[in-house]
Amino acid sequence: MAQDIQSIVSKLNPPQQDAVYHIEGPLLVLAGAGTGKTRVITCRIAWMIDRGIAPDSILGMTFTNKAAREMKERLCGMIHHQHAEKVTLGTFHSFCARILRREIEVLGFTKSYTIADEADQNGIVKQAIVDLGMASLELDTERITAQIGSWKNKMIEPEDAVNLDFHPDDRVNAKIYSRYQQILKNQNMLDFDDMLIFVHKIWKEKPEILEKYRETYKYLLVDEYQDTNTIQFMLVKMLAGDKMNLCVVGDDDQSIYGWRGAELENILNFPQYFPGAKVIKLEQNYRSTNKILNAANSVIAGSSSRFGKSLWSSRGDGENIRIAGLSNSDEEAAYVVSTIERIVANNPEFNLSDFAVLYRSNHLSRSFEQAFRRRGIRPRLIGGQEFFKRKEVRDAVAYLRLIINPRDDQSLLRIIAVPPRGIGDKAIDTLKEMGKEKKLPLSEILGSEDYLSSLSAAGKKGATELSGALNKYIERFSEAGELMDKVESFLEEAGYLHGLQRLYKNREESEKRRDNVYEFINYTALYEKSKTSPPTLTEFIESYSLMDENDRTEDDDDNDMDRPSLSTVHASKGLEFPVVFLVGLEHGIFPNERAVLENNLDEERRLFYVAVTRAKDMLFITHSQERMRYGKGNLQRPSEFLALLPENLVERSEKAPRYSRQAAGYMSDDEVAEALRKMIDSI
DNA sequence: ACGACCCGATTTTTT
DNA sequence: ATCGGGTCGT
Repeated sequence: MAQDIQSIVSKLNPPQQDAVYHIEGPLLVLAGAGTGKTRVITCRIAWMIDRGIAPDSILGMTFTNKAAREMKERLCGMIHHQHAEKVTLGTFHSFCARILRREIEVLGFTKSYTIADEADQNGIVKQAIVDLGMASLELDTERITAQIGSWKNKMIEPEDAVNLDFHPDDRVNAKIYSRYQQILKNQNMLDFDDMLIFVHKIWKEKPEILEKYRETYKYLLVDEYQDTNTIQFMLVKMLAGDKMNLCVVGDDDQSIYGWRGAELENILNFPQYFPGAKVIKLEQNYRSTNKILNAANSVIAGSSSRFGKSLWSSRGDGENIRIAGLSNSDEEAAYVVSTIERIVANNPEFNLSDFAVLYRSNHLSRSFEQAFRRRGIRPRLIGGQEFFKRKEVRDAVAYLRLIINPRDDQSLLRIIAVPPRGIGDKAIDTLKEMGKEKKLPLSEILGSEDYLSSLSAAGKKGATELSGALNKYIERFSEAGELMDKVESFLEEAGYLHGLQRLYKNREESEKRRDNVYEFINYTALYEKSKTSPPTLTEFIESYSLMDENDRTEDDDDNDMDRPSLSTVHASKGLEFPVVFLVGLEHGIFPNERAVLENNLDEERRLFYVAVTRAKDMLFITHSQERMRYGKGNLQRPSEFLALLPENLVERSEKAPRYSRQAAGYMSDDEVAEALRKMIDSI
């Protein structure tokens, strides 16, 4: 074993080896796109363990479950399973969930708390507005939810927000924020941000608890460090303590989550925040041809505030980048699909899975999905909305959440009229009234004599049934295991499965919904099978809440089939494809209109950089002259970003207009912003 | 109470 | 084009 690791490490390039061998003290690895980041991380962990460091003292934090899973798999390939299993690898949120499961009671919550998703958050904001007697129609709940989120990201508590009040609107929002937080607590709920904030709070208020975790996790590793927000930074800093055995890996040039609170400063100032930090740059790229890398380098070169890296590879020049302008989105899609078919036909070494279509925003996927299907190809959608899949499954989840946390009013309100059971708006109002009066959770009111007697005959029946099913299954679920059977019969007895057929009009639709719910029910069995000991419903729901859409839809039957990928650029980070089609390169789309208006072009440009660096061998870029926007045709202009590509690396099809080099010039961000604003104004 | 219909906003990106 | 939210008729 020992020789194995040694020989694996010896195959790494010198900076990679430096990163592996640096164990004690702060380390920043600036890993450019395609420079073998994951390899370095896993080798480093393997090396540490090989040197005698206890595997269970190593904690690795990632942003997605998928990244954690991949890392664990790779690690298993390098070291003994028993060792690999002991390393803690997970997302920030799952790590915090693990801590809260043990410690949350000091904050006045119970361990059966549930996690509020965006829908819940909006509902709670609405509730808060009503509670405060404000005019709910005047206020944009989603905006307020976002504002609350950004306050939380910056660790601004409600009291702080109230005192900030530099903006008149903020004062109102701060009050709502404060009430919002109360409602969550009453309902024994946390939102995603709270999970991190509360761990921070616990550590701050109870140093002995922090000490315990410091004792356990002596070596920290954070992946995608450029995406960390303020809370995450604080958590890392606290846990690292004075020893600062902390290795962070990331790429400032690939920071694309600023809108979600990520602080680029975290990575840029790492050497200041962690004195004595060693900084290692990985610049040798093992993915792309040099033409693609040169294009990428010049895309990012003009970006302000960055460490500055320059990618190179020993893979040779490769092909030019192709830019094609099409007249409308259908033609664009047809062009992409036929080009893919042509390449596959002429080059037997290419499979459909070698191709990816990347776009700025999800709604662009439509025309490509259709074009592929027309040719009998089923594309793989990465992180799509799949809204059809969601609603009914989320309803089912709401039913289950109510079981584990009967105080979760949000879930009760979600399902109380799904399906209709004789309880309408009026009866729901009474329910809320009584809840407020008696200060009891709505699920308790639901079965109370007082409430029942206020209802119609139908309502009484519906409420009794629902309440009865809840109580019965709260009991049954208190024992772990056999999730699938219990879930199915609960959903049946609660009237949900039966109601589904009535709920959706045509047969086709209702059957699809039903199938989706059953897929979910089956999933509970899969989950149970994957566990060594029988899981509780609470465990299942927690893990389900912390998954993203990909995790939930992934291991479908034909996962390994030969299919091209469709993905947003965001969701494509970390992936690579021999041939990439970057579509919809039009201004207002990429760069996105809102980013232009809000002057976030730096981040938008980094996003473009991420897109370009996904390609290994060939990169096609398309734009369309016309595109449907909000159901209406719209004239589109090619994106300014096209001018960032060096002319000598580009080949254009007939229709693609050449971009004036002078407009490209050096492109300071202010100039780009100005130019884009003018263009938008002139439309 | 509930379903059918109309209207208006909506399109970033997601743990 | 498609969703939720609101209104209206049964």
